[in-house]
Amino acid sequence: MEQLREMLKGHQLRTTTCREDVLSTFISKKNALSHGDLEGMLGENYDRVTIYRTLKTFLEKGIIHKVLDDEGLRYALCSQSCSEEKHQHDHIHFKCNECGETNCIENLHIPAVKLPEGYIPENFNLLIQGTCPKCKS
Amino acid sequence: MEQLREMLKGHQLRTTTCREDVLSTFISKKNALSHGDLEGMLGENYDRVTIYRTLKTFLEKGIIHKVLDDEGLRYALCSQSCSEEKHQHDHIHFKCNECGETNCIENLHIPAVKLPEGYIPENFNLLIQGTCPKCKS
DNA sequence: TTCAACATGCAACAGGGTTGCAAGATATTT
DNA sequence: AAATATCTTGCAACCCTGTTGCATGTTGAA
Repeated sequence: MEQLREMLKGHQLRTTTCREDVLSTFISKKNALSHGDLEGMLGENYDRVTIYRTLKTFLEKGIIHKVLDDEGLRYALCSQSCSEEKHQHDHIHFKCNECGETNCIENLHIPAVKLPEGYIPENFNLLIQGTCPKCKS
Repeated sequence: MEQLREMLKGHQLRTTTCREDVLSTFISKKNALSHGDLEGMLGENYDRVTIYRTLKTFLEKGIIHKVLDDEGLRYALCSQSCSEEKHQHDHIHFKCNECGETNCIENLHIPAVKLPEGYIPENFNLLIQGTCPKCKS
């Protein structure tokens, strides 16, 4: 509770119940969430648009980041030190084809890639699809 | 022309003008295309739905594959040997933040990644964003 | 407590993507 | 070359995602 307020304040955001709920949902569920997921969980309390705007705000402030998979867009908490100015997300996302969950794999960075002449990379995004530990029989 | 018919036949597809046009667009443009791109180029000749269905068919037959970036979904030609049963796409996509184009980088594979215990990977998808050779000033 | 700045809800809209169905085109057989 | 079964297309309708404008409600700071 108080923790949430601190997190929001730390990013110069006013504390509202919607922001607290969205943030605490991200913290309790650990996998990446789509807008639809959040709407399903919180939609009776808040307008769709408010949830969209909350996600947008969190994105801009560096609280969450985008996670892409073949089904669409999701969001996940930024591990620690992202800010409005600087995002560092060279980590790996794993999507399980059985349960459908997408997770960030922490502590594992994308290996270096030698691009052909002339390409200037800025951002890396590696998605691995397969079967997660929970679902392997 | 005749080439296109052969490609379609090779995948057990009837030759129709829409399929020929979509296929030849993918061949001439070399970057990944969204449905919207194709609709912009061919939309006066074919219904939106037909283009969607053409893309879906090509996907299923292994003629094209999905390319993800932060803006959404695009499609690109499969380099060679994909079939309905087996896709192999462990290659790299590069999206230029200047011109917005996304391209497959051929001849460059994703380096091996050691996943934690229990994860069984099947598919890799690496998106690199940055500036492409054409746009670097 | 007051007030400016910010957040929310509502309505309305644009775009992406899908489905059902009737009409049209394709490849094949005769 | 005509007939037929099968596949494709176009149309209409629909759902989901995401956005914008505006009036109303809340927040935090003075």
